[in-house]
Amino acid sequence: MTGAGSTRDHLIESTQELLWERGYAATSPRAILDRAGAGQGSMYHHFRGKEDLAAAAMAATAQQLLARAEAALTGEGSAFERLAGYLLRQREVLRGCPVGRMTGDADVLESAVLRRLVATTFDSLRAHVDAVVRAGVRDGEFDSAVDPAELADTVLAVVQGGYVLARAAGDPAPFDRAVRGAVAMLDHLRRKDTV
Amino acid sequence: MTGAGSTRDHLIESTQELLWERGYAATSPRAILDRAGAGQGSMYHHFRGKEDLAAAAMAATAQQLLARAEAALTGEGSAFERLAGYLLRQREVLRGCPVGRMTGDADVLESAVLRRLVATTFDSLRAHVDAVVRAGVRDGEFDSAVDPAELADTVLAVVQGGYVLARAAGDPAPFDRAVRGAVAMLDHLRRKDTV
DNA sequence: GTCTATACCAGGATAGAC
DNA sequence: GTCTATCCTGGTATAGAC
Repeated sequence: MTGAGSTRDHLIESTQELLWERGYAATSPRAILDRAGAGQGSMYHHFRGKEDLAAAAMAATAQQLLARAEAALTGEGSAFERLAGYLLRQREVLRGCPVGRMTGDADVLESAVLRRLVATTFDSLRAHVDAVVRAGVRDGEFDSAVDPAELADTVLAVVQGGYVLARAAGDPAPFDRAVRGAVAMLDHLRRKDTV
Repeated sequence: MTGAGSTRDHLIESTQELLWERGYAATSPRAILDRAGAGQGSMYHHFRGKEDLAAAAMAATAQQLLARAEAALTGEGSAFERLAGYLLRQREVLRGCPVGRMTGDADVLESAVLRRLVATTFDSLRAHVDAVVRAGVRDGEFDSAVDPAELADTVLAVVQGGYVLARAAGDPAPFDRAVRGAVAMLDHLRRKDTV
């Protein structure tokens, strides 16, 4: 948090990129160092090792991701509009979710620190979506039978699963279909007399 | 396809397990050999290498997965009931999807053979779900405004994303909430005059 | 058809010079 | 604070005996 552009910052940025591209286990310190243009010594001076550096990188990634999600979910419009906006938001679909991706990496799940970072990121995300759904039910916009906790996880799952389908196909189309289908279903939850 | 219990079969089974547990990149030939109780020579006699063996294992896994999905989706009941049955089916949630998991493994996506196996598996799965949705629309069970292609991918995405959320949390609960939320939304798509 | 021995390269961390 | 040299381990593949 001192000044941007330091070697330490370069290391974190390079790690963020590589974690997204290759995952944790498949990212070697050497690859990070090469990309950051630094030597071994710098990394082990600023961080205790690969895991420590990855934790710093993941924390930064999570913060950026949550900031963008919050912007989409707390903007203007009805609950439906905000959820639809979040689902339909432009994404780099084929790169996948930089956080969700980590759940496929056994080494991440075996690291207490990294695992916790992934878990808390999704907890925060879930809380944001949940709040929007609850507001929609409270205001009578959605059918009162809607279970906010369930719907919040459904919305998150559609996005995460959309990434999986798109990467499996090597094509963003399945992601786009999945989120559009979800938006269509959300539309059916609205009390038609209200809108 | 000769007789079960051969060294070759043991190798494939061990690889299937390890791919599910650890992924492709993180699974070493040595680990496979240890689990199968075989030596290096056996593997390189029956297969050209790690990639070739993994392809055989993934093909077997895909076949088993598709068989089970097909059973749930082509059983008795209305379209809604079959989709709900598929979504709510008991799963080993924290292990994740043995096929979807592979999309997080860069080495898999970089292998033409393995990538193709993942892609075609989801294509088949999508076709099954799509057929059920189309039947539901055709029979007037679902609102005619439903786009079958979109809804099919939404259903697949909820399952795949549910795995991601559950593994992130280290708890099957998010998966269960996600699928229940999806079922509740599917229920709202039904033309109430028909049921 | 299966085994062991070996080769070669890369991952991750440390030591010590500058 | 950063560099290079070095160390040890394990991944993947091959060779050749049985």
